[in-house]
Amino acid sequence: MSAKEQRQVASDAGLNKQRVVIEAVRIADREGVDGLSMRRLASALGAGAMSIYHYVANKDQLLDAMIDIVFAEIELPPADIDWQSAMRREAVSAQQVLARHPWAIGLMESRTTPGPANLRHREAVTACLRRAGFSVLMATHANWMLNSYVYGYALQAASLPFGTADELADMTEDVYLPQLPPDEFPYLNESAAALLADGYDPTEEFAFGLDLVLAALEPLRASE
Amino acid sequence: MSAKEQRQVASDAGLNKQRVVIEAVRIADREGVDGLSMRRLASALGAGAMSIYHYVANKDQLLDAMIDIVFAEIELPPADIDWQSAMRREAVSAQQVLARHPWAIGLMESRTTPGPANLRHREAVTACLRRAGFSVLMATHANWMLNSYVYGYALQAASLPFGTADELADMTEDVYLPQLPPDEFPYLNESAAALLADGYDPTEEFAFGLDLVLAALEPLRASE
DNA sequence: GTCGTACACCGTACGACGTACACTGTACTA
DNA sequence: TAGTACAGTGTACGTCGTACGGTGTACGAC
Repeated sequence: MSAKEQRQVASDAGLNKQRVVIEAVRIADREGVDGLSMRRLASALGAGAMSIYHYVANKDQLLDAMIDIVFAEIELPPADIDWQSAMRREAVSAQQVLARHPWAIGLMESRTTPGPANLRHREAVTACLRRAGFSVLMATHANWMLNSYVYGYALQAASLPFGTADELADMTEDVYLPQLPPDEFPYLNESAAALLADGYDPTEEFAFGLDLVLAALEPLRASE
Repeated sequence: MSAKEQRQVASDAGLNKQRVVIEAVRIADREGVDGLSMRRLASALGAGAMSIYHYVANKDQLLDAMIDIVFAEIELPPADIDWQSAMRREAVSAQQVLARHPWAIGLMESRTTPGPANLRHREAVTACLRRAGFSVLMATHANWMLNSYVYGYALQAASLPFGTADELADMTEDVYLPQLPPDEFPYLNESAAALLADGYDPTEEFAFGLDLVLAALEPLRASE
């Protein structure tokens, strides 16, 4: 066992970049990204605040690494099924991951350098589309569109303060409708009332739009 | 002139909520949302730091107000043209506004209570869709989809560190490609090379996907 | 003219933040 | 045994949001 390996084993008990970043993600999940401070993170790891700086250069780099962990959680499109099923799997997985880590969505805007998991992911998606018969240009279009839909959906979903259809119904009745004078907002009132009456479930919303996007992309493909 | 009106006039010279929020938006546009501090904002207004708190309860409420100003900048869908043209106008305007205020995109995730401009906007969009023959449910689907596409596109565009096709070409050649070993990322290399050779212009990307979304929504409409 | 009140505005201070810097202790090599 | 490398830390600085308790000025009432 080399000295380096021994050191590796020794550090299993102590800190390392993985453990630091994973704990940071855990804190952000529980308390939001505003609740994540270097001191807070360090104390959760049972370390002094400055110890963190042995594994990340600064907080910005920590956030970059956190984002890349999130990307790593997203399922890659399976290679052995038709492209629509593959991309549906990938998109659903992405949506679930972003729902688990809502802080990640808002963070993406400010981090411009993609991490390794992000790149691996892009490669796999591009491969899937190209093999399905999309030209380079059309694959680019499809990539933009699918990503736009998934991120945009996640962004909207994150800003909704409820998770289930029941909570939505309660919020609509108790919070939204009282804010909406019927003469000023006739259509929003109509919608709220109608959706409430029908027991509208926002959970199915993602799949609906996703299928529409996939179907819209199908004709862009040069079928083999 | 009543006392209240006089006070109103007097305050034209001093501070008021509008001026505070508008200056905050200006600072965020120039220096990013991280560059916006209460002290910085106050000094830009020629005031003491604590003066701001006479117009907004705290920084969170300031951010809410800033987001609502951004919404107010987005063009409403014109009522006198066909629904696709109207929604295209609205979406293009939204995309331009979000490109002007990229900090706003990341902020939306954390603010859950829509401001008045946001509500007015939703009302106008819903009205446009309902009048075009979409049912309440289908209008809801369309709303989710269009918003997802626009926000998601803006989010992706914001995280790209370039604005023009030339800058993209430079970045690709100098920054991206060197990071991508061809054996590990064959498809990304292929794409980069092909798009570079064809002078790919990302500016047209938004319209392409938007038209696809609008076309995909058309069949959901009960034509009159 | 005087006074009470309301309001716009601000100085100070507190605790928390990110992090520069200089320092420990320990494990290893020579 | 001395030297070196590195994991981890304590202290301190400047900045942040903002609670609290002011100050000055304009006003209507008398």
